[in-house]
Amino acid sequence: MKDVASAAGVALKTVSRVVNGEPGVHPATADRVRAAIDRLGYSRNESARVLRRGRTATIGLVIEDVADPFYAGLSRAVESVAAAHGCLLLSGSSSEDAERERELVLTFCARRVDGLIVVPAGEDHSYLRPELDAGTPAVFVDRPPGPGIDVDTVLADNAGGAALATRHLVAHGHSRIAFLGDEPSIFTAARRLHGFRTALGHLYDERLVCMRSPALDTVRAALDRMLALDRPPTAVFTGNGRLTVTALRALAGRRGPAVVGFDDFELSDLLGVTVVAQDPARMGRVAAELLFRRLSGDTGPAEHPVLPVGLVPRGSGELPP
Amino acid sequence: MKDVASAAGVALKTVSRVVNGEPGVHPATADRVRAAIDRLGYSRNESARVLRRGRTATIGLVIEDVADPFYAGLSRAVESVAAAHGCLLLSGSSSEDAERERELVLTFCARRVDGLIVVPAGEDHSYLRPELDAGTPAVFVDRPPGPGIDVDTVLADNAGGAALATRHLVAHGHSRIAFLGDEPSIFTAARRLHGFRTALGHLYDERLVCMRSPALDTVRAALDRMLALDRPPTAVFTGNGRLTVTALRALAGRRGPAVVGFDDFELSDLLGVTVVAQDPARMGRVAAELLFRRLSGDTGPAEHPVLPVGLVPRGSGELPP
DNA sequence: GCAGTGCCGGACAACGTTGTCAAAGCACTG
DNA sequence: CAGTGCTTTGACAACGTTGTCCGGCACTGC
Repeated sequence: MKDVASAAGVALKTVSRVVNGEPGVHPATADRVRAAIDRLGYSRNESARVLRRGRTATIGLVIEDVADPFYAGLSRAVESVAAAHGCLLLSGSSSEDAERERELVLTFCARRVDGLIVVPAGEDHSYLRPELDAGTPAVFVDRPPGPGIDVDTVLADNAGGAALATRHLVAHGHSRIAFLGDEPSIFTAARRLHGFRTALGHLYDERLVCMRSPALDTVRAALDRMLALDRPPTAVFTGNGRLTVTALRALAGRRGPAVVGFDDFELSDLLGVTVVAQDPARMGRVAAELLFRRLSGDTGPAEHPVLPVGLVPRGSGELPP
Repeated sequence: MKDVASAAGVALKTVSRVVNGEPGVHPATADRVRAAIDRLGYSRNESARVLRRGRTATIGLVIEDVADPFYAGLSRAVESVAAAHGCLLLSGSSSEDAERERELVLTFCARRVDGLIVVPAGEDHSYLRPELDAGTPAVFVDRPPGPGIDVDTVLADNAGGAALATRHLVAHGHSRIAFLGDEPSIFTAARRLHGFRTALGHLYDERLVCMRSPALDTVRAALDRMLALDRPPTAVFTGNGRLTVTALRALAGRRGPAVVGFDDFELSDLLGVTVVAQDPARMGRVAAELLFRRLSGDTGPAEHPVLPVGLVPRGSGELPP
């Protein structure tokens, strides 16, 4: 900038004014400055600007894994909203590791992101307290923060969705329904199990429940075990997209129970699988918009919108006549 | 930092030393400083540090769309390598828009990212010249840069893969094979068409080729048109993952040609679709590692690794006897 | 007790920008 | 032609850190 200033024969501040489109610069002077900028290939140093102004025009996004279609869709929506506000996105995957989540969040904070959107992996977010107190807004998505942290959250109606699917199965004549969920420590997994259990009532059977992270081996073993029971399940409700896909794979090529899943997935329509669909893009959009409202000064009490989910019947839950 | 210094009763610089783990601080002093840091909830302002040191420990990634599984996988790999080098990732989706690509890249540069990984959407990258000259290394992935820009590139063997699939189909008795590709302006689409055409030789028929971006309507229309020909295709080779999925959807429920696709996709195994698989994670990893080699001082000539692709036969290309 | 040696702590400048404030230039009025 | 008000420009400090350099202090060996 100094070089541009001397090249154009003006003061530093005048260059700054031109670069920022501030009023009060004579058009001829501005042209001279712009010419010098082009000639020297100058571009403003954003780090210095950030240091001076205090706003980074960057938000931090911590998700579980970008490669998971659900979080990829969510990411994309957050990015779009951020772009519309002239913000960039620093993002990182926690891999369901609380320590990594904490590290990412704190690194983002050290870089003075303007705000945070977090899909938490851990249960304790007290490490966020100083940052929140310092005025960095955060929005939790898909899962709530640990106790004592009262921030905005955007959740889906997990229990309701699970109940919806369960009732659908029952209505179609199923009475032995298995549930495959992720680790019970994961909020969504627990909520969905809860919805399943509640909707199933007296039909609920502990032996038809398996809560483990989605690996083909474990899913296959669980299904084998359940199918070997006296009264095997006629339907399986899977607690997230990955489990649905894994279960379908485990059951491929054999006559097994019908599969109904939480989360929609690519080609579910072709495979005719009934699902409870949530809208990851909407979740990301709602969270990002909430964050930007906070950034523009909204200091109301924490909000906790719950997004609806919808049953998409595709036949897989219907018992053959 | 100033507050911490006065709280601990030491000079600013001493705090800096403690924070950076520099030697030459008495352990007792260091403890006092650390206590003050904890008490005040201080965290280093990374922007100021960047301004002073010149390195941001951030790399910029421009892809086409995070929500596309191919780029999501690539992103994840880049992120892993970056994390291993203590770097964060600024990422953005260009949506196949050259102007947006340019904007993202230049914004990243203004923020002084240490390096760039770009899946280019445009054809002209002369805007990158000043940045490259200024010493910001860039690696192009999946598609090469426009003319005159000689940087590292990591590409897949697009033509070879397409030829592989085509020969597979021919070997299984197909002589009327259609090709559905993305816009011909997209490098990979053009290369794959080229491989297809070359491998097909005299069997190539212009009427069985459609190069359009993957929308269900256009794909359906193209297929309908082809299937209405005198000698309709017995197989369709789709030029990328999205087109494969779209074609499968367009053909769902009717007796149509066999579908073989470029790019693997979730559940391709269950659907029994033969594909030419590339490894997005590997592509991302190779690109990121190349970038970090540049960042650690490797100034050798630009490298252009070409990653192999592999045919995964799953039956969909075989003519019924 | 004194010079020499090492270690530790601190003052200061610099990174590149922007906000504040004051001054200079100019046209216009009375 | 002085006075007024507006526009345009510039000098300076500050943002929070780190690199450089220097001074003070304790410790050693005589």
